[in-house]
Amino acid sequence: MSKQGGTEEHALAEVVGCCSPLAREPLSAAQSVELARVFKAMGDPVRLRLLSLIASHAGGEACVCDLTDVFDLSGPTISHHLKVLREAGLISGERRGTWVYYRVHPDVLAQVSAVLVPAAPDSPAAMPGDREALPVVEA
Amino acid sequence: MSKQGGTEEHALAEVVGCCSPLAREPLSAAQSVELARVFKAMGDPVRLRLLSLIASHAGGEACVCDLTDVFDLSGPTISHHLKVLREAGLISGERRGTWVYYRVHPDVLAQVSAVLVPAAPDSPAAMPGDREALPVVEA
DNA sequence: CGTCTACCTTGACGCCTGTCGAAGCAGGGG
DNA sequence: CCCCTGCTTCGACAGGCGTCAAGGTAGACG
Repeated sequence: MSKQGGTEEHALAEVVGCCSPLAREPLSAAQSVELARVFKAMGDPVRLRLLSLIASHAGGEACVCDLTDVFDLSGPTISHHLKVLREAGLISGERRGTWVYYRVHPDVLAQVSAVLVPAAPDSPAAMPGDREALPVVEA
Repeated sequence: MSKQGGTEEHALAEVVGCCSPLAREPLSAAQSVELARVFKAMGDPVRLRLLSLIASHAGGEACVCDLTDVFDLSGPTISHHLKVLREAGLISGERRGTWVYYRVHPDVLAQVSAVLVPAAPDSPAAMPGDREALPVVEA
């Protein structure tokens, strides 16, 4: 298989929009596929913890070396999970010198969160930025 | 709070609490396992669409016969997906006469949503009901 | 009673995925 | 220059998961 399929664009913002609550109207097939991609990425304890570790780390970014120590898993496995999160558009990584630093994309989390709540009464969580801000996956 | 002798206990409320944002502090191993269980259930396009169909249906509940027609899938497959959603605590079903009606548990959706948003400044979305209201899985 | 409909369970099959060891690439120091 | 560390990719293996056909259960209706 061709290696980098960076090819995949997940237009989460385009398909889901900024605010289409799950309970308001039925998701289309395309919408559900896009959303499920993100949920599936978060559907693993290790990845969920990685996401949390990165998000809660000082400075908003974490080095892979910090993440690896937390788990009883091999390096390649951690790398694999980071790749999955990256391809889901949840995080992105940057190499600085010897180390690679990852940071989360809060907009994506906010969008996913907004889809789940029934109405979002006056919720500010719905749209911190604009939907355009959705990161293109770099994989 | 052992629930009924059901199979799985998902103490989502117990482990996750009502408001522990992902980005505030790292998830514990137990928390990530519980949360991942819910996300994994939502990590399939068909299940996500089922959830949306039920949630957005008039009266807050939907008959299985309505759901089956939407997909090009066999009855057993739909039944399987409904079971997964049920065991994740996202929906519950009730038999009335010949038909079985499913309805969603909005509290669970709200809790999951609350975990994702970074801060939730004044968000009321966090807790519509009380955590005790978390549905017991009937599996 | 029998039968028909609606829904669930079982068993089987193929793909997808999490995991590892080994090997490869990128930089920093000797 | 060579090596050493950090991270990723490759190849392989076991287990999980989505799907269906066939068979089972619950209730309605005659």
